[in-house]
Amino acid sequence: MAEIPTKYKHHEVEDKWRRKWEEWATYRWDPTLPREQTFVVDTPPPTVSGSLHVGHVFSYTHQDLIVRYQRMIGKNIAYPMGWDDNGLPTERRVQNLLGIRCDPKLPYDPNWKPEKKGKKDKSIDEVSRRNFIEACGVVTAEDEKAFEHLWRHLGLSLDWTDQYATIDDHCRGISQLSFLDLVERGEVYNVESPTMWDIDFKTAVAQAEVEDRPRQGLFYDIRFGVEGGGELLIATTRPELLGACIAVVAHPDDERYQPLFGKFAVTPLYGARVPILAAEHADPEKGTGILMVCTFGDAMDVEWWKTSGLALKQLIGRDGRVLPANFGEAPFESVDAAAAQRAHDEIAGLFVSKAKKRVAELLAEAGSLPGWTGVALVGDPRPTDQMVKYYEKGDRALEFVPTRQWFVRVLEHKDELLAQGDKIQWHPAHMKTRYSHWVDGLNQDWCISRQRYFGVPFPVWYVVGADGEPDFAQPIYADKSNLPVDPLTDTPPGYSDDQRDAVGGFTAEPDVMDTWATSSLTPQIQSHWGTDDERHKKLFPMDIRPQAHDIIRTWAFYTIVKAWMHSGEIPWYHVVLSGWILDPDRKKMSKSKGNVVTPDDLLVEYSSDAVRYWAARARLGTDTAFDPAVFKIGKRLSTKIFNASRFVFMQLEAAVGDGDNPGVESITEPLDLALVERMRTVIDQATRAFDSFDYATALQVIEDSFWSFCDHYLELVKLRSYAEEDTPGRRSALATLSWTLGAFLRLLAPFVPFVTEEVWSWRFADDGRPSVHTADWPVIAEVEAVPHPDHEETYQAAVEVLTVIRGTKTKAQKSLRWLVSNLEIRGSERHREALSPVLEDVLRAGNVAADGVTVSDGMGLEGQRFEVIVELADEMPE
RNA sequence: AGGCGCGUAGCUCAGUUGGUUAGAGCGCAUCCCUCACACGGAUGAGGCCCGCGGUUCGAGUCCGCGCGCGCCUACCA
Repeated sequence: MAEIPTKYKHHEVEDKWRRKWEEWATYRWDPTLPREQTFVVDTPPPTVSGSLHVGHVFSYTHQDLIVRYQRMIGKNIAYPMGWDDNGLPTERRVQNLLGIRCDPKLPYDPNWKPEKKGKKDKSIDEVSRRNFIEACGVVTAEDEKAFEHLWRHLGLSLDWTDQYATIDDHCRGISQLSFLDLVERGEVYNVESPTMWDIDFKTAVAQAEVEDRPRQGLFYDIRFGVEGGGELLIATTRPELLGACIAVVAHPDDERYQPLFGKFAVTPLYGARVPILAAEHADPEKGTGILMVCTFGDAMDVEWWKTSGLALKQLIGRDGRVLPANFGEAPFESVDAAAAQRAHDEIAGLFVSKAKKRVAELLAEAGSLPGWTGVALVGDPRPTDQMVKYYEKGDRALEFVPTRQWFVRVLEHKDELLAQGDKIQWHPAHMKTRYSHWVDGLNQDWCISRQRYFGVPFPVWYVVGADGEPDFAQPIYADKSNLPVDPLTDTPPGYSDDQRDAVGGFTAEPDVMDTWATSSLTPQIQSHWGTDDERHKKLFPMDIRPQAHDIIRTWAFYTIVKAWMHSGEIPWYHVVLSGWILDPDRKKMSKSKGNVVTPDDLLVEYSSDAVRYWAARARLGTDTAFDPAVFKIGKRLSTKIFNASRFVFMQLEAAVGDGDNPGVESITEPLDLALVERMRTVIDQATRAFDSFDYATALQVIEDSFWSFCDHYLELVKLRSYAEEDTPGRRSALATLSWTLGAFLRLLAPFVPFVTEEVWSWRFADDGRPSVHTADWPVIAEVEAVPHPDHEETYQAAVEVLTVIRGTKTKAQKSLRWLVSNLEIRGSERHREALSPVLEDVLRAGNVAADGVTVSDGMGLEGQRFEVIVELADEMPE
């Protein structure tokens, strides 16, 4: 047996066990075992963006608690680590960190090496796509190390031999395989269509990545002419799109405008003839009840335009600037082309915000309406609160820009996708509603193409037509057996590389996939879908998907989509959702708010066990305020475990030395039987809680009973176990201490893996199974041989009397060891019977004079079992 | 504007299918260095369970209506 230190030093202990676990391969998945014995976790691959905060620690601990329990009930755990290192966050981070931008037209420079610039160096270097991707690789490798260090520090029981990165060959291959499979199934298509577009990132974005932000906008009231006489007043927040106006619409039932339907309006400044039409989406209550439709001011415009058959007048470019246009030529016809051109030239090349102001100025000038002498702008612009769509990572509002994009068909599968959601168990259950709402509310297919550089390329080329342009109707797909490919450097099947970009040859699809197109495949990535059937069958569908609730509409949704499309299955049986960490003002902790607490200092100050304890107290789906007080409680628990264990081990060592711990068959004393009985309940409750992923309830039950064990049982049993001769009473005490502590260590192991492992190693570990984390989760059958106590309330009766004795001493300001000269206990027959078998233990613990005790018939006080009268000795003998 | 969740001690949170006098920890107060532990321990004071109605013998718990908070959808005329 090892030397037991007198103080618990968490740094040393944690370091030791981190190394041991690695050496022992404690957390390794065994690929030879069948699916039924396996518990598979779809570990969230964190976005490798260099920022770590306590939110990460929080949710990853939740997974680990569940995993550690499953491991102890005998499951073979598949708990890999993935890294989400492709996509925009990485690109952006690399750009900022290294001061580079990607220009795909540049040739690769083999001598270029990524280097961090000084903080004051704001210069930007243009590099080729391949150089850029290499730079991303270097930066993410560093970030991944930081994450790995944190995870290991925290004691996550990940299998570090099983890792993937979403940009690695394996993941690119699976992503491309998925794409090709969807092509074969007809679930993917590419089309040129107005798409939500971020003007800074210069890429299309999907519905799920869009958020509405409140903005203070201005309503401009603008006069439009009506052909044949009269005029209209249009209220708009986007006067800069006046040149893109294709129609004016009002509600079909709106009597004010019914006479105008079928006529034409004439726009100010631009002099465009546009039809006045009825449209259901026009709200008579809003603005003037009549509005202009532009290409494109908002999603409604897009939808309406698609069914209108009217020409497209695109005036916003991919960079967010107003495009030039030739007025007088289709589709920019004008009753006064020269005036229109003059007006438009004023704003062409400006960003939207500037163009808006300039157009407003022009509208305020006399003669802004062709053929009119009046001014088009009526009154001052009126402030209005509007909600504007932004890319969630973007800083400027999205525009609708017609571009060619790849889409996955989801709109036509809503019913099936809802049904898939019903087959999955959500924890907490009400989170399923969020999924259902999201699916219900879908209004666009999933746009999976991004006009970026760092991502998984589409395995696609196009035939180059006689006009030298790609023929998008003739895509050439990569061979499935030959993935991954990069169409920019690889040659499509049946072609040679000298045909690249040549007439009659091929050209590469330059886009990369949405990062979710890859991370939606984390189960398949892990199971090696399509490349290793045997492994796939052992890992898919998975048991749990742990994640935060804010990405139900993205990660959970897309993963369900892919699993359903590829194999008609659900990707996992359970989704377990962690809440958020809130700062003390109850705001979500996030990098952008600057209220982030970094976890490293907490781990050092309070210990990994203490931080895990804090996370474990939060129930699934519940947001939790960041509260350092909870770390302290966790630390106190660890210390208590250490000290209580020291006590037990000192007793055991004194009695049996290095010999075997006494077995449960020696447990005979009534107090000990009562404790074992309580442990049966604890085991039962904790097990049931863990079986439904409710680690927080399990912790509460275990922790409460552990403190009771320390505060009451240990005090009651102490003197019996101190006895120097080998009596049945002492043997029973030692056997109970040994078994109960062993059970507690196992029950607590998922929560506080370091201190429990340390203590376990002193006396419980055996050579075959050295770790508490691979020991068996406690079961009631272990104490089958231990009889039930005669009275249900024995333990509580003992605690009650002892509490009164302690209270009396405390109120008298005496030490707890002070002698009780007289003790009178009055209670009912039932209660006296419950107490009597353990009275001796109580008297010893309370230091009651043997000849001063009377127990008599009576009634308890105020809901108590007993009336206890305590008389303290005048002086403490000796 | 709809939907979901929440509102319990100064703070952080438990409160199973409605059932005696509503719990824990932190914090606070007072005391105790007793051979596991002062990185302790004992004891104690703190509650109109958001409000108003209703169902019931009985409501923190169920129903309705409010109020407040968070989130998810929707909303650029």
